[in-house]
Amino acid sequence: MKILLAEDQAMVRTALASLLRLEADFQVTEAADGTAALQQLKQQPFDLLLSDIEMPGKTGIELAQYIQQQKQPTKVVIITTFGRAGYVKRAIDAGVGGFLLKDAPVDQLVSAINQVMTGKRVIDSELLLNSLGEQDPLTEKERQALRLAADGHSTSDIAAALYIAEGTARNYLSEAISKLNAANRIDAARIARQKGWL
Amino acid sequence: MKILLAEDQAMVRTALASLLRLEADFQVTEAADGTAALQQLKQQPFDLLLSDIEMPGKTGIELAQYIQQQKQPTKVVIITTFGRAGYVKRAIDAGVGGFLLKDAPVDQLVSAINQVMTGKRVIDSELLLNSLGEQDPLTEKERQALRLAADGHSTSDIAAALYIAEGTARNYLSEAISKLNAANRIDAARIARQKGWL
DNA sequence: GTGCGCCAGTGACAAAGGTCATATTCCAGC
DNA sequence: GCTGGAATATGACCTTTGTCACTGGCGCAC
Repeated sequence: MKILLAEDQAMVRTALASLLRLEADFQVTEAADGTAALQQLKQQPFDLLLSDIEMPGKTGIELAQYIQQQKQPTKVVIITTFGRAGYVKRAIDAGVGGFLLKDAPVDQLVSAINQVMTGKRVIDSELLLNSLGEQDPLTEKERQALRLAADGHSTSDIAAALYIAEGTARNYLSEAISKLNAANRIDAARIARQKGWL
Repeated sequence: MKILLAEDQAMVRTALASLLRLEADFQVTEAADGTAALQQLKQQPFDLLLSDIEMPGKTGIELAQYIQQQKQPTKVVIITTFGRAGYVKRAIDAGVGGFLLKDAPVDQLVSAINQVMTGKRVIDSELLLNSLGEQDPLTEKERQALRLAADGHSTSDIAAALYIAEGTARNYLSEAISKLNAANRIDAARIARQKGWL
């Protein structure tokens, strides 16, 4: 079975890869970031993508969306530190087969991989419950603007980056602030990030 | 050789533990947080403590300080996600033998463990440079103001929290922005946090 | 003891951010 | 084909934020 392992922290990646290689029929390829993983996916077929969410380049969710769009038969298992509700919904929408927290032991990861390969869905129960609660109120533009604002970019930078007028950029941020009951853009970004909507 | 492995993320902990156990003479005990690790240290002697910094209960640095105070012969290797300069200095002061980023592969961890056991110091070179380079230019008030601003509090909130006039609060933030070459308070907070000054 | 540098503190003013009214486009439902 | 809702878009208006000039206190060097 060919597995692509995408995870940016080298120690975690190499440790997981070494362990998975101990399983007789697992053939593991490593990718250090989202971009490298995408290139691998384009070059050769894999049976399974095991990916972190937060990585430089592309996120695990974006990789799953690519696989879905290309109608590749590759199954996807996401592992992540944070059990943010927003991620779970987007992951399910992207056809992800498994969603685990790094809080789970490795045994559980191996058993999840095997379950997903037989076509089952394995979503951490705690996460699933969370995801049923509030859902992401932000539009895509609002999210983009908020993400840039959170990195300290000024309104004019954001407007330029999104090819819109400054007033529009301010408006998106204002809407985000209002939807999230925040005091200002920083507060809004903090709230959105905490919920996994950013 | 008896090793105590303290790391809160179960997947990372169990993966590292399994790999280290493959080495013939490594005997690994796991601790899921700082408090559990401290209890283990009190109950039995270890040759080496391998610890994350950021954990619930006690941090890896605090564990190293305990070992130093108790004059235990246990060596300490710290592994962490963020190479914040502030941590490195405190770790060296606490007599830590090794300081690695999770960005390093597992092989390097094993070789670092062996080196530290022979009495050598292994500090990630990038980290060492960082800690010797720039030093924190912020005054305590500036840091407090910046921390509150980063959480999305308004200037008037900050002024109230620090018992100063709004103008003063704005001035602290302005100085911080200027010292850090930032575009605004958010940018300044991001830079300061990244350098470990917040 | 006087001058210097640094930190703490303030208010006036200019620049950026936040809100609101409003317009256009697109799509789902009738 | 019309209606209503949601997303996108803009500019006018007021509030918050950032900058600057200035004052006072404290410690330290000469």
